[in-house]
Amino acid sequence: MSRSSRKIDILHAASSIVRERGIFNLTLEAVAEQAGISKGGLLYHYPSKEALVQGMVEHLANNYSEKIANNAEADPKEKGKWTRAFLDVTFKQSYQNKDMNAGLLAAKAVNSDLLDPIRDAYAEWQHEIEHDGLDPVKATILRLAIDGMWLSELFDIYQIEEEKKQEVYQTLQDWANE
Amino acid sequence: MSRSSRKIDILHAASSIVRERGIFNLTLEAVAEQAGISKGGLLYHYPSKEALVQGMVEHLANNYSEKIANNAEADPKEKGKWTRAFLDVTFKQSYQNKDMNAGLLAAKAVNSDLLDPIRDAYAEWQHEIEHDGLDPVKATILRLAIDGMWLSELFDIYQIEEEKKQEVYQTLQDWANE
DNA sequence: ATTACTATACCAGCTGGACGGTCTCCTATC
DNA sequence: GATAGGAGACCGTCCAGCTGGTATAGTAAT
Repeated sequence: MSRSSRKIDILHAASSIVRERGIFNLTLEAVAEQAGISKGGLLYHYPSKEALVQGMVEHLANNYSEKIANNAEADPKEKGKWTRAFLDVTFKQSYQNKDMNAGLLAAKAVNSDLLDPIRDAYAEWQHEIEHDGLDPVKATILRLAIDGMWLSELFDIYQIEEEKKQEVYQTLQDWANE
Repeated sequence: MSRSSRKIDILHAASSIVRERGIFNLTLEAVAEQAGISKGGLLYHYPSKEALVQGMVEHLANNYSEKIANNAEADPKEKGKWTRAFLDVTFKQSYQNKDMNAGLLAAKAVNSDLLDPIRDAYAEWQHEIEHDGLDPVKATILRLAIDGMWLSELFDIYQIEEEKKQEVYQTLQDWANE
């Protein structure tokens, strides 16, 4: 198996462990088993636990950034295109987001500095959203609402019913179209 | 020292460790030292690590619920009073929120079931907000935006400047007043 | 006598990481 | 075209160190 695809397999294994069994069960042995390789093999690809978590964060930040940039670029309407991209990618790619969440929790637990790739991405999105042709405060509230959706899902604190979620999505879309 | 105040001291000690040193450094010994008691003394009050984290979550859920209920009750205007209470308490009690965040992270790491007190509180707030006299979808978006603020602070992903934060707060207040 | 601790010692269990092998491929030389 | 060599991708074992929790003996105040 190629180096890069095996590395991504490992990241998925790590994410699923965090999601299903929690951070304290994110051990190198458990990740290796989940990925179907030995502990030594895992350490060949990621020489430490911190390197593994760093890989998780970088992978998801790149993935997410790329999708948003693509969406914004493909949008025929200039005004509000970044806000719409942020909205659409977050609402539609729910599976990817769950991976993202796992990376966030892992990085926060292991070493907060590992969140830097996410911080950089966020800073960029916020800048784009504020210079998107919409009212900056309203656009920021929109972004915060989208993040709030994540928080609910990340902590399973409050699951919004699918119907209400769609209504919220529709209303936010209307705002992003002015 | 009285039983209850010593127990709260311990919870604060545990919270500060999670905030400052991360979940993996939340050891019984570290909490005891931070609280200025022996490990045996800590285990006298909280017989296990799980009990300690449970105490953190329950404390913050009660604290937060109480404040929101008081605010809503004291509001002279009926329409939107729960939404305003949720908004004001979250924006103003920033120090308490940081304790809250630590409890969330700890519970998520140790055992997701420990988040139940928060889930119950959230379910109640959502119900009140939706029956507050405001448009339910808009009120829900408002709640999500407030939660999004937490997420930023919890993960230090993106710190909104104080000025923008106040503008957001002002706009959300306007919405909650219709 | 009970409550609320302190201080110290102890232990079984798990974990990260080190380390030394192994098994393909691919390439270069003879 | 055969053989050797080396790199890349992995395996499996070992171990020092830390952790949660238990246990015990004592103290000081109520």
